Amino acid sequence: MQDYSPAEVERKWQAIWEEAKYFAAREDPDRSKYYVLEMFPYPSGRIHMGHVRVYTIGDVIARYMWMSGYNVLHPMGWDAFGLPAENAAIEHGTHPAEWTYANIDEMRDQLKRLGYSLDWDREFATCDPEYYRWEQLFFLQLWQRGLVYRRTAPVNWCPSCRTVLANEQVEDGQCWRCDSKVQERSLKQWFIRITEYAEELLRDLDTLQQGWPERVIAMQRNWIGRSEGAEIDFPVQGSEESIRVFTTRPDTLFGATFMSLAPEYPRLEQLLPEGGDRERVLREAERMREEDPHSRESEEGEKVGVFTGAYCRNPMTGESMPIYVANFVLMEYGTGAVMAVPGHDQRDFEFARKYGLPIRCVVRPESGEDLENPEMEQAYPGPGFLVRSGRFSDMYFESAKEAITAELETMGLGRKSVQYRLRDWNISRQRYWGAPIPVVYCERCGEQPVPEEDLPVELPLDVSMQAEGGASLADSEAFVHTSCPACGGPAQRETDTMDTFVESSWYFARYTRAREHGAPFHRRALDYWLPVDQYIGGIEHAVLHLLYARFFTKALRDLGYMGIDEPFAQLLTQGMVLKDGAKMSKSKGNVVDPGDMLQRFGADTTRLFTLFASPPEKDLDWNDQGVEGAHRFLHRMWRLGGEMRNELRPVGACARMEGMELSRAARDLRRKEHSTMHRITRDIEDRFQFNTAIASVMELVNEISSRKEDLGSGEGDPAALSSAWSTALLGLYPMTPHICEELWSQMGYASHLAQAQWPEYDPEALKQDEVLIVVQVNGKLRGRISVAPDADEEQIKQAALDQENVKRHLEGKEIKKVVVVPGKLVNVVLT
RNA sequence: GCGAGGGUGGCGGAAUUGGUAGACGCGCUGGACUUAGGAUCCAGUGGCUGUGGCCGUGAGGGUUCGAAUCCCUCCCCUCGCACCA
Repeated sequence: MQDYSPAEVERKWQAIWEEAKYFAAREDPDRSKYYVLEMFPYPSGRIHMGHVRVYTIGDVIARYMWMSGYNVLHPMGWDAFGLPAENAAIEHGTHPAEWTYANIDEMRDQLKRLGYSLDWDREFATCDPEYYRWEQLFFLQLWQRGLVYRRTAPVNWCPSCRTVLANEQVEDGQCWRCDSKVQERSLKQWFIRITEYAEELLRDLDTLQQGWPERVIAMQRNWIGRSEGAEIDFPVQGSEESIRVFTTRPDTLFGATFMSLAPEYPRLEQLLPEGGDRERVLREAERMREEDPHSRESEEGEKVGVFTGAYCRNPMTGESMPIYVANFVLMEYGTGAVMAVPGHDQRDFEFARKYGLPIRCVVRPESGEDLENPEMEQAYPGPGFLVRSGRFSDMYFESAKEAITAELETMGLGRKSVQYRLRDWNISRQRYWGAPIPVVYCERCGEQPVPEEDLPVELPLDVSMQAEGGASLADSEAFVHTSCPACGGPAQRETDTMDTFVESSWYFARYTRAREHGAPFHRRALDYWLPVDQYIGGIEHAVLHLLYARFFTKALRDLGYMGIDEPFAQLLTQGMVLKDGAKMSKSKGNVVDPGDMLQRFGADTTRLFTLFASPPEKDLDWNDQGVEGAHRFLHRMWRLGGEMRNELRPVGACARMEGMELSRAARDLRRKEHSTMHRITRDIEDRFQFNTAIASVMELVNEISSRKEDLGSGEGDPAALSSAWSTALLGLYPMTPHICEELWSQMGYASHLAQAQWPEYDPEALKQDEVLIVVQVNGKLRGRISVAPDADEEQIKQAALDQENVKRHLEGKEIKKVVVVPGKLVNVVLT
């Protein structure tokens, strides 16, 4: 018998599958489609274990769905623009394009060696002008619709990446990619108006509740941050001006005793009264603006303010309210001004304490007494009934919100309002290796869109990476200097490129007809395949890629390209791959290289271990001995297949065996076979629990291995053995396809597992000659009995009471009652 | 603080609607084969034990004939958000 040689087996079957084009998707309106997609990789060099895990999970689903009769689309491509290419190019003296395409070749080769059932005919890289030209088109069309604009804004600047970052890309004040501390700068930037879709992005999360993990939905909901409340205008005393605030608590208006403005408040200077300390106030505001934005925006930050000398009037009480500038008020949220209610807001409370401002409680807790006393330790933000609020007193706070807002509306000083935490998406990046923004600047005509027929605006490749700070589009004379599409005069091109998250916001749609020329999509193909039925990727994109892609889908729908509202019907977020309890990293020296695994154990073992060690959504701690265990199991399968070779016939998995005489051992084996098929189907289909699916195949293999010697007395016994082995191979095939194909073909099957049908188990086969019943006395296990499956409760009860050990426990005791659960257990309850 | 998810052997993890807790695997122990075993096979493996049993799913209470599972009160861990008015 030949030894198991993964390299040989895997090479052989990969060639066969590729030759037969088994995994090439073809649109077919008569068949149900299934689109399974894993987040495409950034071509950073080599595949890492995180890739292996996510693509293996996707591959099991894809192969399973193929076998279940679906028309499957399972494509792959490259998220190919990005900063690491520039850094590597600088370091190695090459060009980002060269580096990127070399990496793609390397990684494609590795993915192929892992045996994934991918449709390589649809592969593309986002750095190809044939791809990003459509993104430039979308940019122009969104601009036409007012969904793209350019403005000077404070931006998040990463000094190490030398570019700006979107809000989603700043984590804890640090760059999401390199962890550098983000600085604030003021730059003129292009924005996409994602806030226009805030409400829909929030509302449609409800439609994803079935298919998306709750925490991803929660994170997005949190990120969008919808607040309902009111806008209220506070007239400034001695002036025609008024200050507009946003508040979620209009019910506390009678308790508003002062006003807080953001240090960036644009009309601050006009508000300052003549004379007084104008200079000092402006200087203080300036200092607050220069505070570190991260610490300024954190709860622990010291609350600092300065009195402006100006007052406004509370529209309800008519009282004067001093106007302060306060460092904790953010210009980007609401109106940049906050009515301060120290009785019911902790920040205002602390501020009031610090500067000796009046604190007035206007909401009485439902159960407690009125809080009006100077001894209070903190603000009361909870529910209750209004007090000291004029004709609104005694009203429940929720109704008071409505009533006070309505009153303000009639006064012309307020209205209902909804605010979002979500900000517009800054897509300008001061980097070279990205998709150029299709805009030219003309001295006479200003910002001009590149005409659609002139797309793509190709990224010039003739730049040197060796310049100080790397390459920039500004370095390419030929690129920068152009003519104005409006007046024909001299003009300059935009030299920023687009955020690479733009490319990944629509790639899933391009796969539906990746070779389409002359248009971004082929509408019929797009309508057939979309949405993605199963999307798989890391949780780290919960509010990055996954939010942008949802937004883009809606925007492209409104541009007339798509007929769907949501791109990903089901989402699986796989856990991380750890080593010794920690994330793998070069600095820790705990990196496991998939290349080594492939070399030492082969693709099937690598796949088997990653699937078996942990369910998909949990973290997986890599364990070398576990890998060896997986390898050992495949060796065992190989040996077993060889040993049984002469007895096995291609009878099919879960073969029907009507009228065949089977020995008892064969009937037992057959029962195990069908219950295994039942379990695997359920584990894969309902819950993607590949670890338990594998465990049940292992049980079946164990059973075959230990039973095979007992078979032979029934005429159908050889067929039963063949069927059971076929079922084991077929059941394991989605996880370890190569070895299963090989052993399957060794059984004499002419067709391949890649084209096999997933069988249905036969409920008849599960029927047992006798069933095991557990007997408890007072809930404690005391014995086991075997009864006929059709035994009635009385018979079961009798058998239980006759059981030796049970009898012993009943001696001299009085039976109160006997609970009989047919097929399961008997519980004898004593008095 | 708010939101989500967890806590089960030495380890990774199982346990459909409440019904034999610990499937499967790793590790470990003993044995067989062997020049050898880090290969393979066989047996065992939650703890304690007087071998009858007793105790065991973060802690404590409850419901039930019966609870890892349901309810209540806590504790701990991981992740996300967090001065958003």
